[in-house]
Amino acid sequence: MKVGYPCINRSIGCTANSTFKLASYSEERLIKTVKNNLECLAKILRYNVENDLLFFRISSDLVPFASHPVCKFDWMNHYKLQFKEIGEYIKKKDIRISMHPDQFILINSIKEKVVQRSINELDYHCKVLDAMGLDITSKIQIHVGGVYGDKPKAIERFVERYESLSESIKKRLVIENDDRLFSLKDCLYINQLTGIPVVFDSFHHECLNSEESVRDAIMKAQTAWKDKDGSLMVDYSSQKEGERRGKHATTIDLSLFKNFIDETKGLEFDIMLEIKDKEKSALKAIKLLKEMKIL
DNA sequence: AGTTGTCAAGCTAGT
DNA sequence: ACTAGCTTGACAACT
Repeated sequence: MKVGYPCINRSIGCTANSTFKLASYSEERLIKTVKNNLECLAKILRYNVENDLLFFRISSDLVPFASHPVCKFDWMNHYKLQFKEIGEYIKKKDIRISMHPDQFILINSIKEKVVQRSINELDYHCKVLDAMGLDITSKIQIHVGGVYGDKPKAIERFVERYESLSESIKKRLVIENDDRLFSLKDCLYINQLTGIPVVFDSFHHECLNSEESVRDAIMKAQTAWKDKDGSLMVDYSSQKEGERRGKHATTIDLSLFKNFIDETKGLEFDIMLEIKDKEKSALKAIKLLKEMKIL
């Protein structure tokens, strides 16, 4: 089991997701920003390795506006060496990597323009992982998309569009159960039709499910991952007390986390803690897992 | 220096 | 018809 957190580290004083407004786009600005982001990403990964955090989500903002028409700059080539060095470190330390394009990325949209933009954005994510020379256990996770009042049709459109994607995207793309529209069961159905792996999001599953237990859900999600895809990826979070249903916790509740670990004992997966205070909670989780002799 | 409004992009549900 | 919320943060313009 590898443990990690997404995108941002608050302990080391720099970020690998710094961006700027489209209105202030310039090649110079882009070059400067990407340089900073790559340097900081290397620092974060070193911090993570020192702290036994071997799962990390790279921010989609690593190269701001990379898939936007305004960007004509060949960032991949310009920073070839830096990408390669980071990739070599990731491979040497056996770090698991994911990326998660945001909510605007829908391959099942009813608008052709949205689909095309989404594909361009997925292509950008692939290029980042390819430039690092990472294998296809490094995944790009998205949600299934919109329902548009007809779920079977929406799924049909997802499957159709998925089949028409380039091989390099298909090799890395995975779907994640969400908290309102497409449950784990829906995602596993899509897996049966396409073979696409399914990230299990435990918190979304709490919000929307077909009454599977966590253990049962994880075992089912595992069947969607083949050897070449690596271990099942799990996103873990819990409800923020006293807040709207679906709101992520500020810091990890270790007794809930312990329950989760007890319930899934013996099952192999990598776990990402989607909790507001990021590496702080991840460190607490690592400490607990060591005490429990799981790590 | 500190504060506040705003940011490329889509969709759903609640008002 | 409009907007908050989503992974939110943090950039940029204003006091």
